[in-house]
Amino acid sequence: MDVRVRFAPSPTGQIHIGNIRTAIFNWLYARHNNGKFLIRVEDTDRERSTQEAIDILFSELKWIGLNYDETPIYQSKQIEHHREQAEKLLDNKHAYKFAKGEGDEAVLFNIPWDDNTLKNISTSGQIEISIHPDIPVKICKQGLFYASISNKGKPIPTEACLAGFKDLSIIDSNNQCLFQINDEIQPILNGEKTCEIKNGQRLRFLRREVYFDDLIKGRLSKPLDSMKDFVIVRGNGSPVFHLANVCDDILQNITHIIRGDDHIENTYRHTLIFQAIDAELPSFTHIPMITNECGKPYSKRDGDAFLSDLRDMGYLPEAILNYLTLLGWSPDDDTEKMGQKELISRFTLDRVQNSPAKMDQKKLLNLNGQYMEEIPPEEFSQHVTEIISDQSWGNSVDPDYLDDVAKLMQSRTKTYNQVQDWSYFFTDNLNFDEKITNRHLQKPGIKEAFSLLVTSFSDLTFELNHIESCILDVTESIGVKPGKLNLPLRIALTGTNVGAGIYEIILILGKDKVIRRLDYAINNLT
RNA sequence: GCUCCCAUCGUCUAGUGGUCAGGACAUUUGGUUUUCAACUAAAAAACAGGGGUUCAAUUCUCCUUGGGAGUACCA
Repeated sequence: MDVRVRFAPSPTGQIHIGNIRTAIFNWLYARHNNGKFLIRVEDTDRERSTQEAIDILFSELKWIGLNYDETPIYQSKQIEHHREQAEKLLDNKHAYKFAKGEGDEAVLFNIPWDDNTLKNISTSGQIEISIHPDIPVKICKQGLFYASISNKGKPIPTEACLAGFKDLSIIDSNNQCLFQINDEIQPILNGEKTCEIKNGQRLRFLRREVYFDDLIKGRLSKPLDSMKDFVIVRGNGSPVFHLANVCDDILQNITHIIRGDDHIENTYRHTLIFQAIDAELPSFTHIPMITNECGKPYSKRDGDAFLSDLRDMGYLPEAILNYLTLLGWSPDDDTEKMGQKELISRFTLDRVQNSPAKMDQKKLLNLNGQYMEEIPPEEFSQHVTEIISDQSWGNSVDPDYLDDVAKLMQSRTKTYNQVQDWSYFFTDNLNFDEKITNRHLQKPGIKEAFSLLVTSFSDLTFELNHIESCILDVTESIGVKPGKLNLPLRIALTGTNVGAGIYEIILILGKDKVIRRLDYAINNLT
């Protein structure tokens, strides 16, 4: 069977790092297996879903390079279909109607008493749990209501589905059986009878579990007595996530569901719904979540939680794709830098980690630098042009001049955002740091040296070796060690104490700018 | 409270019933360089704790601790 996976975000704003990583794993799995990667927009939350968010979703997918197959479907357009499925579930007793308080009747999924109707339910043996004798046990179609006992001996109201208590006996303090569910089960299941048993001390029953096989975590199971019948259609008629999600996965013929492990609890429920609808169960894979730099789950309050934040910081989509894939997955050797093609050919789910991963921007930055290095110079220069055109100093620059600057700077640029610090190539308005200038320029001899340089430069043919020897001559003539003039010179010409080689910078800046800036420094800074 | 998931250097990870527990980022120290970056050589750095199985446990198992999730007429 062909692999069909899906990415099913709810469009309520920006795309989360964790979400996009889930999308990436789905996409890689599909591409690796020559399958289909589908999009489903889960826009049933009308209050929070916006068209703007939907637009963002598609543009972000495109930006990071996740192409999808087939026409995306919108969950909001499937509501009728969901309701039909709910009707069917009602018809074959897998669901029932129930009103909480005085509201409208909602539809609840009926976790089945009879385990022959559903697969994926196993028996794990007879167990006993203690209950608080002061609180009567109430048993009805909706489930079992009782009180467990806290550490301090106080009652804790607890409720669970009926199906969790196969062969239930309620035992009192004299070890007498007060109640046996098998005697009463039919009328209870039909909703015709409610039992209330006082003075119970222990519940003895056959524990049953719902299970599924996770591709990376193995078999996962959960006791039915820790679950409740749950709402699948609200009192107002709108389908709930659990139903909608399952129906749409069936509709889209999804074969593999790959999602965050925060969905494990949902999957137990979904497993039941799939089978109640009589659909084939897809295979499930739960991938670990990504946490922020503090090790906490990403929330919207964290800075840099969104894909767009990373883009705004100047990271390249290739680097993000590469880095995010490495968060929770590794190939079978030490390779780290992998492009789209290589990731696709090497990606398999069995090499996915099963513990959560912390986001480390420093590593992303390093990887981004590796990708920046490989950008063809023309492309780099082109992109730089776009970036600096937003700057007051960068909107009308000579293309050839910019090419030279870009060529000089590319190897030391780790993100495109660093380009914003290049203003000194284009404007004489330098951002001097008073501390630095005072320290390096207000020293004896600097003024004289700069004056000498202005004189020598004005007659010089601007070539790299001439510039270098000229500066060395001046340095020597004022009795300073070779190279000691470079830093003051750099500061006077660029305003900063770091950057590319100063001789190259001087060459690119050209005679006019250099002399102008030296004059300024002589008069104002030394 | 109950249920579920998780646990190797600071971080991402590799790995195995017997390994000097490997790599990358970050860190520190040298080299190179006119500064920075790059490059280069090196250093420091981990199997959460406690039982059990075993000749042997980081690896299998149990418990504890810690982290996370669910326990909604949110998705």
